[in-house]
Amino acid sequence: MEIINYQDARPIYEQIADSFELQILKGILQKDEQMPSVRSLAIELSTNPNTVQKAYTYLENQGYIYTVKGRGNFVNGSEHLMEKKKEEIVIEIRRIIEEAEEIGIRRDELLKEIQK
Amino acid sequence: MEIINYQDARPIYEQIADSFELQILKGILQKDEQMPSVRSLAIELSTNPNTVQKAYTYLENQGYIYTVKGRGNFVNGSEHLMEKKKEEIVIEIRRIIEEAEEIGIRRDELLKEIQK
Amino acid sequence: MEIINYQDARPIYEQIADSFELQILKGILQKDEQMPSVRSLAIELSTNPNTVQKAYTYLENQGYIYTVKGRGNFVNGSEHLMEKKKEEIVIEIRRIIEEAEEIGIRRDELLKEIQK
Amino acid sequence: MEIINYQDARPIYEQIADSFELQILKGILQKDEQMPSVRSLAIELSTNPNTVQKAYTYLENQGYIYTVKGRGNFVNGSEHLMEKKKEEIVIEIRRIIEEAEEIGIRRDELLKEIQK
DNA sequence: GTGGTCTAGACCACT
DNA sequence: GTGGTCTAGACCACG
Repeated sequence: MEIINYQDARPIYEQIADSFELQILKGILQKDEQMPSVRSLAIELSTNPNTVQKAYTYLENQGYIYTVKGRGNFVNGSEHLMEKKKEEIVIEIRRIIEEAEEIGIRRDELLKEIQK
Repeated sequence: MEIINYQDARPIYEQIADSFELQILKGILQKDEQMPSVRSLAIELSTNPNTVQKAYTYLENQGYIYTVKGRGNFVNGSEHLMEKKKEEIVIEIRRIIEEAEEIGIRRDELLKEIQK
Repeated sequence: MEIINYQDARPIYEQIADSFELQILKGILQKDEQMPSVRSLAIELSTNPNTVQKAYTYLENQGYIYTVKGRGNFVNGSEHLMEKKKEEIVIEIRRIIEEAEEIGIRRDELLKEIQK
Repeated sequence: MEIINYQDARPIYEQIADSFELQILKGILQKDEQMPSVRSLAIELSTNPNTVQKAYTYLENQGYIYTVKGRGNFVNGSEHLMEKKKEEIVIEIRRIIEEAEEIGIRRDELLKEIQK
C-alpha cells in the first residue's frame, strides 16, 4: 500500500495518520500490536522522523494508539473508536444533505440517488 | 448575512466564494446580474482586494460567473449549475458511504441513521 | 511575567501553552484579542518558532485560541472553557482524595486540613 | 495486582515504585520485610532489570526502603512515612485550590463539589 | 507579514 | 533502540 501521495494536497503527516486510522478501523492492525518505530517508518516512507512523529501524536490524541516510553507506540482497541467514527460519518452526511436542502435539492431526491 | 466567519478554519477567499455560490444556486443572484466590484466588496468585508479577486477567479473557474473586461463580473445562468452541484453532492455522499463500508459500517445502518 | 523556566522539567512548549491558558482563563487576554505572532513570540522568548507553533497548536486543540490563515491566532471566549477547567480540577482533587483513602487517610481528616 | 499498565503514560519505573509505595503505606509490606530481588522482579514483570533498579533507587531516595549490600532491599517502617505522605497530599490539594482561585474559581464552590 | 508544513540533525529520558 | 523535544532554516498558502 502506498501511504504517501505527493500529488495529494493534504499534508504528509495527515496522510500517514489517515492511513493508519484506516488500518486500525479495518482491523488490519490489532489491539496492542506494535506500530512501526518512528525512525524506521520515516526511512521506509523516505520522510523525516518529525513528520512521522506528528502523525503519531495526532493518532494518540485521537485515541487510536498509545505510547510506552522507551518501547514504542501500540494500537488501542477499536470498538468504541468505530462507534465514534460512525457517528462522525453520520453527522457529515447530514450536514451535506442540509446544505443541499438550502439550495433547493430535496432530501428524498438525494436518498433515491444514493440508494441506486 | 455574515459572509466571513473568522472562527471558521477555511480561508477567507473560500468563504467568500462559497457564499456567492450559494446565492447564485438559490437564485438570489440572477443570470447576468452584476457582481459587486472587487474593490467595493473588499471594503464592505474589510478584507484585502487580492482575497476578493481570488474568490472571483475561483467562481469563474467553477462557471458561476463570467468576466467582461472593463465592465465587471456577471452571474451565469444557474440551471445546469444546479444539476452539476447535485451530481457533485451525490458523488460526495457515495464516496463517504463507500469509505464507511470499507471499515465495516453497513450501508443500511448509515441510511437508517440519516433518515432519523 | 517570565514564561519559560529552564529549571522546570516540563517542556518549553507546555510552559508557553500553560502560561497563555492561565492568561485567557484569568481574563487578561480577552475574546478575539490577537495573540503574539509565532515569530515575534519566538524572538521574545529566545526560542524556536516551531516550539511556539507547537504551543499554539496545543492551545487550539484545547479550544483556547483559533487561527485565521494569513492573519494570526486569536483568543476564544472563555466562558465554557472555565467550566471545563473547573470540572477538570474537581476530578483531579477527587482522584487524589480517593488515592489517600486507599492508604487509610480519612476524607474528613483531609478536608479539615484543607479548610484551615 | 497488576503493577504495570502499558496504557498508562507514566514511565514503567515510576509505576513500579508507586505500586510498592502503596503496598508499604497500606501495611501490606511490613517493616524490615525483604523486597523481591531486582532480577526476580524484572522477570516477573517481564521488564528490564535496569528499570526495576531505577524504581528501587527512587524508593530508597524517598525513604521507603533501605539497601543492605550483598543482602538485598528491605522495607522501612511506615509510621512517619504515612505522616509525610499525608502532608504531601494536603500541600498538593492546597496548591491546586490556590491555582483555581487565581483564575477566579471560588474555594467554597470547589469544596462543595468535592463533598458531593 | 502570518501560520502550516517539512527537513536535517541534535540531545534527553526511558527500556 | 524508542519516543519526545528542540534548533535552525526553508518553502508554501493566505491576506
